[in-house]
Amino acid sequence: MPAADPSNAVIADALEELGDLYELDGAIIHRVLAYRTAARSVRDASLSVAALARDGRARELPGIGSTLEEKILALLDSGAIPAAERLRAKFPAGLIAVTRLPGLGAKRARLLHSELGVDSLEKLREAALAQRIRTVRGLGPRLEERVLAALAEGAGERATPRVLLPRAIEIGEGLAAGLAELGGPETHVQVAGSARRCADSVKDIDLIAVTTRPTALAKSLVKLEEIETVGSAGKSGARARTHSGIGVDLRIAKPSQLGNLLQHFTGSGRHNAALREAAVRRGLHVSEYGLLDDAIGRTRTCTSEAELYELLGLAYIEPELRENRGELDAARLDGGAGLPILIELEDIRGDLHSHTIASDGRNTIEEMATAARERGYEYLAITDHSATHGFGNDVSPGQLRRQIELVREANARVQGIELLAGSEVNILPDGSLDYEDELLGQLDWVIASAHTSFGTSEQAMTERMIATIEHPLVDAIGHPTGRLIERREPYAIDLDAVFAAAARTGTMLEINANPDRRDLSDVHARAAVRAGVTVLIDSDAHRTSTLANMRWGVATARRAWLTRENVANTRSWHGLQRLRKQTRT
DNA sequence: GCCGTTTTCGGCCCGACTGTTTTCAGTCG
Repeated sequence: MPAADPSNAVIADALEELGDLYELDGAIIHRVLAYRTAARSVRDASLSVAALARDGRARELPGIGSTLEEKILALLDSGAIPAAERLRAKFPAGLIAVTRLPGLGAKRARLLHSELGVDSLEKLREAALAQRIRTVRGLGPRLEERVLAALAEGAGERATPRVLLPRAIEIGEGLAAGLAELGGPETHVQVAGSARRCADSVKDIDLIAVTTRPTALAKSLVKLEEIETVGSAGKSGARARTHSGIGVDLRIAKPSQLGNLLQHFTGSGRHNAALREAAVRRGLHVSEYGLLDDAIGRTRTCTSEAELYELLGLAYIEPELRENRGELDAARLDGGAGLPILIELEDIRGDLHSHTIASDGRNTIEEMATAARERGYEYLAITDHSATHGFGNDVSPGQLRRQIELVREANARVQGIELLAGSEVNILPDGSLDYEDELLGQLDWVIASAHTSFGTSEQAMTERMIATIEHPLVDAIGHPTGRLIERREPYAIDLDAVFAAAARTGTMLEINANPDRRDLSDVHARAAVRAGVTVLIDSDAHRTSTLANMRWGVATARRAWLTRENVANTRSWHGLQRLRKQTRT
């Protein structure tokens, strides 16, 4: 049996490793960056890059040219890229780990390798302890200290911790409010960075402040109880760390430069780099302090981001879109395709995935209904787990029949919201469901999800999912890739084929708004809609309070460039009917 | 190594910080 094609993640890892190796080898940085750009492009691709490459279409991906196409094909054919094999012989694997330590990069790692024979973190530690690092020209005792401190903290052994978006926003907004209070009435503080872009997870918190007394504000950061340590604090800001180990970067702007600073510290880095490259072609140079115009030899500052984008000939770009995924081209005022009007939380009119005490939820039907009504929803689907869920939370066919009655009764009792009797039905390993069609047919709404057997092959998982999609009574697929952010990769599945099947059959695909999931992801949801799929956003609430998770799903949809029209549950329940699978009757 | 509203060749973003050094390379965001 031929080996399965490598996943996009595997190909991306290989390109990244090759970039690292070339960097160690002293290649010019642009060549190294080309590998990293390509790796990201591969990782983000929603369809199989291996299949694409075999079709001779790899160069359709941004950042992939003829050389990289060749290397990907070599990887597919022989399982390895010859250049990587050659360089691996030259630079031991442990050396790449050395470049990951703070204060060390490719140049210094290479120096340590050639001068001291360092080829691993352990050898590096020995060299630092024996004070041999300082014998290398250009390096000194401070670096030895830094290396030992970083190793003592476990750097290199585990990835730096990232917090999920809700926690990042909670911390960031807490710090911002605390600082605003300390700074007094003329002080405004807001969260920037990846938290403002609503990324899946966040490495550190960026805060942008405007105040009349900058140095005092920076120094006051230490007074906040969340803060453990503050580095040097001055009039431009301060760096700090919370007790939970999250870095905090406070930057203080003059009001006249707020737009420049906010734009710079909202990023992403890739968006900013591409923005500046495009600006240079117009004779403009963007920095966090202003916009240097070659034509007038003067730096212009902007009070708002909108003003900055306009000076660059661009429409305002929402933070969620600033990932260098085509937004700069689309935003061009002279002939860009235009940016979408992004969906907002207020556009959501109902929630089609929620749980009650019938399975693993914490609240009753009525409690969930009341809470949903308070959120302004017109409808709520009660979709408890199905007959094989296990964990003592499964709902037998008999119990589901009873649950349907209970939903109908609650619907009659609770005014101002329509309750729908539904189920989150388990997708069994063969793609069939764990209720009879006769019973499914009595439900108002059926969402099907995989909760078990994730370890099958890509082909098996794809066939399983498509079988479910083709089931006439399945309205939607829940959390379609099974990923858990920072904890579990998506299961192996050909999403391109899944999207095609969903579009063909009119089966909706969910953006599950649970902040641990956000599944489909931004990139996948965008590809799904491009493939003609109708997307819906569900909270998957297990208690009344988590109905509010809808917010994170909308954030993912916005990052996916989705408009209100792209999302089914921005319609009334009646209006949504014509988007449903037509085979259902 | 990629790419094209000056270009198919010659560029390819900007600034701060650090530590080591006498003017700057390397790293970082």
